[in-house]
Amino acid sequence: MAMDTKVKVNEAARLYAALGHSLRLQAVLFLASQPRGGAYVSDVVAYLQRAQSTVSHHLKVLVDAGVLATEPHGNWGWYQVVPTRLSQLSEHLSLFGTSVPALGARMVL
Amino acid sequence: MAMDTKVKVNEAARLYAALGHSLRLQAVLFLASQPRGGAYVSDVVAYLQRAQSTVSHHLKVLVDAGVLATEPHGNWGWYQVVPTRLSQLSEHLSLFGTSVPALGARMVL
DNA sequence: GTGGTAGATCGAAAAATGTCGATGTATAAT
DNA sequence: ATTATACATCGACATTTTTCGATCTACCAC
Repeated sequence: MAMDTKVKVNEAARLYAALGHSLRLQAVLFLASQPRGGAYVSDVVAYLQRAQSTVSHHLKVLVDAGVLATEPHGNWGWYQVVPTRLSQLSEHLSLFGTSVPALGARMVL
Repeated sequence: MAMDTKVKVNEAARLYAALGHSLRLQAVLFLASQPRGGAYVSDVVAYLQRAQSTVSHHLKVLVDAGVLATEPHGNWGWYQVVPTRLSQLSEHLSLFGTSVPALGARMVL
């Protein structure tokens, strides 16, 4: 395997690993299903029912993997899915019988 | 989120987690690129250059996640990719610049 | 300014995962 | 039957990940 290919494999493994935790996958699905296209940390905390520091940690993992983008809105931390990064996910989501509402619109390219 | 949906999320997270390790992702790509459609454990050991027990462990993780199927061939353990499980992967593989040879044939449906 | 709030970061403890050598098990060859 | 081979499983240790409470930082309201 070529050297630069191995780099890409490592990066891909990191992407998969980021999604390979139940809480993080739930967070991504939650954010992707938001009508406004994203949500604040506190919303995710309420949804996942975990300590705020725990949620912040998981969101950071997702941002580092390029799955999420974040941007400060005053005092609130706004998080949203990076669509290009999720075009890889879109195929897979058909696995879930009931599709996530409002997901298709932004995810299909 | 519905109860049974959460079950599916957990299962999906397990699938992602299985692919979320460099060695395991390399193993999957290696097996998928085999002209014969699969390989023996010893081949994977030679490819990954890790202890046999380590490779066996990772292959087991992939089998448990449904990514690989295994079947004893006499004394040898034959492993191959489960195509349906990888139709989810196919989109993603476009991420790797150079495509894996012989992969398209079996993976595109 | 002061005080309050949202969230990031730190530090520590618990849990899960990765790794290997050693051993076990089954098949194949002689 | 004995021996050799391929692989799975076990046991132990090292590393990484997960989780939380506590603290720190930045912004906002007053």
